[in-house]
Amino acid sequence: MDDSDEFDGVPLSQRAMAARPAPYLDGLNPAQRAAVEVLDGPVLMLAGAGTGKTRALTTRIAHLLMLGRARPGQILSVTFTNKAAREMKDRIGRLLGEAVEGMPWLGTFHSISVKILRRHAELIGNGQLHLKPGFTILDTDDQIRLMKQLIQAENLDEKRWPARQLAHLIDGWKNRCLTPANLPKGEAGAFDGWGGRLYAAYQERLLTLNAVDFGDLLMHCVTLFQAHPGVLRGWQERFRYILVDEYQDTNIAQYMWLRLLAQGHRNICCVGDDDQSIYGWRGAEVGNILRFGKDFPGAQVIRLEQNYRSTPQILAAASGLISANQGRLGKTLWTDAEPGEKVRLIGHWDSEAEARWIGEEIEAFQGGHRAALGQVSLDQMAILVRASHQMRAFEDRFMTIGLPYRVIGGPRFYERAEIRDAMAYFRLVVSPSDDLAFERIVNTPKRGLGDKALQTIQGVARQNGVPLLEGARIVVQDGHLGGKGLANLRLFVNAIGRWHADAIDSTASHVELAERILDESGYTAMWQNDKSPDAPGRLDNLKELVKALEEFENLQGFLEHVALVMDRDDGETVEQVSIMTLHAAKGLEFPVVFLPGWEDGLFPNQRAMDDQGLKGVEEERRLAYVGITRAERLATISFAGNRRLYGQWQSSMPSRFIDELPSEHVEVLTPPGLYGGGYGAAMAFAGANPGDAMYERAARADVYNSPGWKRMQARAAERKGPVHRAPVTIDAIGFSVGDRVVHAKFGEGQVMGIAEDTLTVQFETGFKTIKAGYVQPADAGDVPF
DNA sequence: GGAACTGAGCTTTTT
DNA sequence: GCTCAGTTCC
Repeated sequence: MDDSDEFDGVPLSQRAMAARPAPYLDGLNPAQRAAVEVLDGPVLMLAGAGTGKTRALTTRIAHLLMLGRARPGQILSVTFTNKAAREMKDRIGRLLGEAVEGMPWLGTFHSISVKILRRHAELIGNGQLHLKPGFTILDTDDQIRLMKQLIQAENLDEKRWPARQLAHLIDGWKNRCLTPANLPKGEAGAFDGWGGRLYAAYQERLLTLNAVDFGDLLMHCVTLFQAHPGVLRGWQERFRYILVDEYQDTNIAQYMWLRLLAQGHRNICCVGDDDQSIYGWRGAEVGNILRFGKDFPGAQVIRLEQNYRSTPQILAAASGLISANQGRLGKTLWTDAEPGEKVRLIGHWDSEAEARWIGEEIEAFQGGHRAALGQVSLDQMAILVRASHQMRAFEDRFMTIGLPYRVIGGPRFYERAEIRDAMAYFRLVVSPSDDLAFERIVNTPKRGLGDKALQTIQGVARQNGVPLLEGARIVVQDGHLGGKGLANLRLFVNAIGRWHADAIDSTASHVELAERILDESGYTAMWQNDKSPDAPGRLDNLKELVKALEEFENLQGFLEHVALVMDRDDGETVEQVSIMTLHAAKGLEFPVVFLPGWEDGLFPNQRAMDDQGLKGVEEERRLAYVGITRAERLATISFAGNRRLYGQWQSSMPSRFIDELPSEHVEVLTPPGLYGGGYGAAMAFAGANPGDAMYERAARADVYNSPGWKRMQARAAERKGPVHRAPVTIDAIGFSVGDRVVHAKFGEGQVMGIAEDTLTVQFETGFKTIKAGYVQPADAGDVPF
């Protein structure tokens, strides 16, 4: 590298800074250091869980800046979530101090796309119509409502063509960058040939509304770049270095977006972990990361494998599990930490017993009754579930024992009806042509303007070729509407006009304006008069919304923020156990982690397997891997023999993933209530002790052979017919999971898994994979319980 | 306009 | 079995 060239035009001060030793590099391990220092050309940073990925990424940015390779505005740094973007900004700030101004192009794919699109809005269109820079961003709800209108307009049966499904289909197309024009014939034929037509109609409607949906943000950028090479070149030259976080989660549109921008200098560094790809169901392509070397020839692959989070036992359990997946890039996580405790495994009678036990464990940890770990605060413990319906059992239980907990995820702040209503008011005030906002609030609160009135307004608006608000104004003038509705509509139209004028007047406070809009429109009063128990909460949310406005200069800026960025921030200060889905847990870590519900059908999820087959199981397995690797010191996996699903009690088999855990890193626990009947009684009867092979086997799966289980089945049969076992694989070879079998050499065992003609059988001596021909069914009477 | 009823659907979820 | 949306009925 020729220094004089490289530093040409760089201020002396910066050159001096680059020349001094770089303290921020201290303490990086060799792989991390390579990830920071290999700056030119394509780099794939394969960063396993807990290997200091964010540190490497942020240090890399700091390094680029300190060397003077790029100014902050020349680095494009993309994340998936706003949270990740914020975290990176904070950390870069901490590395470099106040001296470096913020990074304008560090953000989510979507927020960066908006910025780009606003500058070229006029270039997005279909010849007659094009976007204007002030376009609005629709969320899923708007999207579905719009779709519904289009379906109605075509006189289609809404039951046969559900708007949701169509919106979903279109999302899928946009994820793959398929515009109505380049949609393959076969795909356009979806929904009896209406798919493609409705898609085209939908896109046109969006243009007339000057609106885009989330999928458009990416897709429009890509089509913009493809159709206007000059524009693309401008952005390519601006972004001298590109960094991408969570690359395994990118979809095709995002991949194309990145490729276009990286063409030329090819200074692109993608960070990801193929083993943590868990968003396939929403369009992410693991293939993107697997293919990186082919897409970017000459790419350097740097593996971050030293784990700073978990104990060796936890890592070994997780690695053993994930090794069952095919087509991995392959990583070997290691750590120099103390061995720590084995991953714990325990079976329970049902989901309630599971919740009860975990509640007791949490209290024991909190009280410091587990010497090995000392006292563990509630904040340091988390319960990670596969599906949100599992949360209920925990909430119920924790409520009764008074254990503070918090549920992470759930409905987002800005998805709540009251927030969306308030936002619709603001939207209409800021842009009077926002028809979707108009429709949402013209009769909220009730103004006697029902379907009939709306149809009249729509008719008038269409005849005159004006937005709905303007149409309403004409209706008011001409008195097209009867009685009370007309008077109310006049008040509504006038009020919007008044607020609009105030919004334009930059001297007035937008916070006060917002308050006035909500009060004068009668919206606040609507909830004050509402007697339902959640009304006070909604009023609180509205207050919070207005408060959030203070941080913005005007309503416009706020609207933009909420559409893309707004997170819920529950400023809870009390220590609480966290309950969340495995998906929500990605990127987080906790000293103590509980992983309940490891049952076939729930986890791996039946539908994932039905829809995606082996691919589905592999993604579920990655989810399991993500779950285990969240734990720093102790992970506890559990399953229940019975679980209420859709109101029915269902029995289930332990997850196939349990048998894929390397047993030398797993400790099987005594279930509670040893003599309390059911499962515990079975143990006592069998004379099993913790540590026995027999005990282990029982704890894993033998719930079904226990007297308690049989009693329950009999009782259930009296009540409402047979208890159905969860679907288990019954193969042509005549065995099903759970069957007891005999082998000439290994003796008696139990079938734990079936793959074609190969059985995974657990014998006294351990697990064996055996062709079905080598075992005989064991006599049912021989069951040792 | 609002209570009462009916029926479908029910995995994960960010932007 | 529970929730949500849509419909019916007063």
